Amino acid sequence: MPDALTIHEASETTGWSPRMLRYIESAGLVEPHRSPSGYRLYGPAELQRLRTLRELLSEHGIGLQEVGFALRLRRERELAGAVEAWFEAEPERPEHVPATDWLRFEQERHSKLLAA
Amino acid sequence: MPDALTIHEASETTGWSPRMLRYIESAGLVEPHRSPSGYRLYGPAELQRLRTLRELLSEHGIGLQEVGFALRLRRERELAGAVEAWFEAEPERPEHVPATDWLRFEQERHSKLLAA
DNA sequence: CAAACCTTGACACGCCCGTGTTAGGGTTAG
DNA sequence: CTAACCCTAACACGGGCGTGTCAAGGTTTG
Repeated sequence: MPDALTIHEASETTGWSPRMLRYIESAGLVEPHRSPSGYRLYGPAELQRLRTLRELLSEHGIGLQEVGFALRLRRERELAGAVEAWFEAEPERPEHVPATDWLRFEQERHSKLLAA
Repeated sequence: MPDALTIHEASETTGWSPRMLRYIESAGLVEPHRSPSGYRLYGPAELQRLRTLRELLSEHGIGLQEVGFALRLRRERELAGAVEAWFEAEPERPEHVPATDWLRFEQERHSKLLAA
């Protein structure tokens, strides 16, 4: 037992289903290394990351997609720059209470996630 | 004609449908001011922003949702910090070619958008 | 060698996003 | 005053996300 768990074992200690572990990997968020025969092997660091990921999502009401986008933002500098530039060119409206619809949506989503 | 367009006029010069202009507003991305009776009024800055938004989306294969999330990232410092912290705790794997599935997905999406 | 794992690939399904459209009702301009 | 706008709210719908499940086949272990 060389300090690494198979996908099924990792599933049990992290709460993510094996299916989701593969999905999370395909999103580039947590990528285990592989045994010579191709089995996924999750080390302590990956396991910790998977647990933290769960908190990150539920505490802020975001999804894997959002975290995936954040990943793109830090990998693709051009993308980050373009987004930054777009926000920078903000018109007047210096201080204001942000879009009610949007926030209500996000809050509801958050509440639902917490309730589940 | 005091240097501000109604939603229908703005629609014509930006290419966004009136429906989408309202949707974009609800996402907090471009918020026109209002006439005393509640009509949306788009000034030059907002019009420019709407056109740039279109480019931002198509050039990087992202959606309004992603830009909305970027907005949250810069408005909610706690969220930005949490995401940052999660990425910071990255395990080994110093240099590597990122998740093929994910990238292929993003690229296909991008291509589709360009083709459309 | 058989049971219990693992792999990738695909189908299925509920929910949300992006969008159009319609309904019911105010506002503005000729 | 009527036509042509505008508003919000809601239904509709195709496509993608998050997730389960199954199929067909390789690996590990007792």
